[in-house]
Amino acid sequence: MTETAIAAGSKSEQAYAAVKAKIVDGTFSPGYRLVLAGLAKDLGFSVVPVREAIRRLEAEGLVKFERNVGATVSGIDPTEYLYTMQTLSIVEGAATALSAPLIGEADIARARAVNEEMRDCLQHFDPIRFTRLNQDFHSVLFEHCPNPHILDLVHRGWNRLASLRSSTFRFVPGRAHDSVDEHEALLKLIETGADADTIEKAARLHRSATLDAYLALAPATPSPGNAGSLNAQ
Amino acid sequence: MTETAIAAGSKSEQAYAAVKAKIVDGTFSPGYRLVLAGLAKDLGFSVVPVREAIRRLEAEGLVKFERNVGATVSGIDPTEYLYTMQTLSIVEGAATALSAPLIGEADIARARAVNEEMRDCLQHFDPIRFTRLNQDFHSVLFEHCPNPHILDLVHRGWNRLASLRSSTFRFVPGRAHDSVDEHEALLKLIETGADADTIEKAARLHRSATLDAYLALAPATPSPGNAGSLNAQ
DNA sequence: CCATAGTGATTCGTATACGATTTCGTACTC
DNA sequence: GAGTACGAAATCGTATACGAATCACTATGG
Repeated sequence: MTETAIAAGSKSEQAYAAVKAKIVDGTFSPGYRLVLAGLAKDLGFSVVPVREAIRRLEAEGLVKFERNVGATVSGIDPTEYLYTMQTLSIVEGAATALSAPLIGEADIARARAVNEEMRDCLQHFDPIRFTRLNQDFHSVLFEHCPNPHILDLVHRGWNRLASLRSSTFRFVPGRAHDSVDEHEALLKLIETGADADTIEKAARLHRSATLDAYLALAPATPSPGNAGSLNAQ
Repeated sequence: MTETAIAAGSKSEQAYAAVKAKIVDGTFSPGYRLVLAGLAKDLGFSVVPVREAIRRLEAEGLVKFERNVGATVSGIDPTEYLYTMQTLSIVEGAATALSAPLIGEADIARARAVNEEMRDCLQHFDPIRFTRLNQDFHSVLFEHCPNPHILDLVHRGWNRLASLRSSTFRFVPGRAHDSVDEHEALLKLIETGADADTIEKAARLHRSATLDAYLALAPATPSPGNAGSLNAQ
């Protein structure tokens, strides 16, 4: 949201925001070819700013760029998924722990309301709404994080995962229910002023559990050793 | 090193590598103005690839770019330092824990040799060599990390800190001795196959301790709350 | 029928040119 | 003497144009 406002600055930034939005919301799905000239024509810009936007998206892992060949929206294979989730687990854990002391009663109430709505979505089976609310819930958790670097890493991870929409990873059966319960447990920890270590571990496990659920479903151990979640039990 | 080899690809990558190298090694010190036309002339390229290189360096936090004004090598103020160290603490902790099971006896031996050399440097007071060796030591720790994202974050942090050369943060008196001892302790943990959690915490504290030493020296608490190390005791 | 060399189309990579914005110095006015 | 308005210089931002690399297709020879 904030980014769209900033984007009005230069054409390269507009192009960046426009293409990024279309990747994240699924308009450009994985494998879609991003041709510089074509994008430039569609957006009404020249190729130079568009090229800059693409390179920036490449740095964030949203597109794959090949010299003299072109750019495609990068899908996410099981290995990539694993690494992304693992990294998210770590940075989200840290972000939550750092935010926790700054989260007030009002925030908690808001988060709890969102979480209850999520529980509702499960009954009516509304996965799209569920996903939106999930994002809102975590926004409350992270938005007070004082370290902008870590916050940025969290956002990047989310964007990376967002390109999964309409991919096979989206839902692991039964996982959503556990997720909502974990949210509530996390809120309790924050509310009661648990120490940073405890909160961090809980937040990590919340993410790791999703990864583990996926791995249990499709145990394609891509990398040797303990490639899974760092806090595997 | 590896990057320089890759850099031969396109001119924008060459420019990126060249400018980055000069920032990291201190040729371009913080505050130095990077004028596109000037750089282009020096490197023998046109402005377009140079511009792309600068934007990329901006994304990594090495330069600050202002629309219609220009780019300057970004210094690092106490707040920035704090956030960078905090983030490094987290990602290095994770990287070390993930690497640990893959570190063999030969690696340990190598790391230990480097560490003993570092101890030597302390006696002869050779801070430059000490810094180099410190980097080598950590390379051994991280190079087996199976998660490329996390490894990348570690490298970015190191690059960011590298631009500190000739800045006031460089050495905190007495800290270096502790650092060497912590290295040895870390190696022992890895050698004896300690669990991931223990290794991670130790690796984190190794970095946090440097931050804490700095904060004790210049207690400019820039952000509210527990802005310091996450694992503060 | 398959392997291979050649040719055209597609797309990226970068140089150059020009317009837009900011900055800084200077002269003018109060 | 201080403050302001104006203009020139510096710098970025982007459009356009052309060169270089790659790819897909076809024709040719075995």
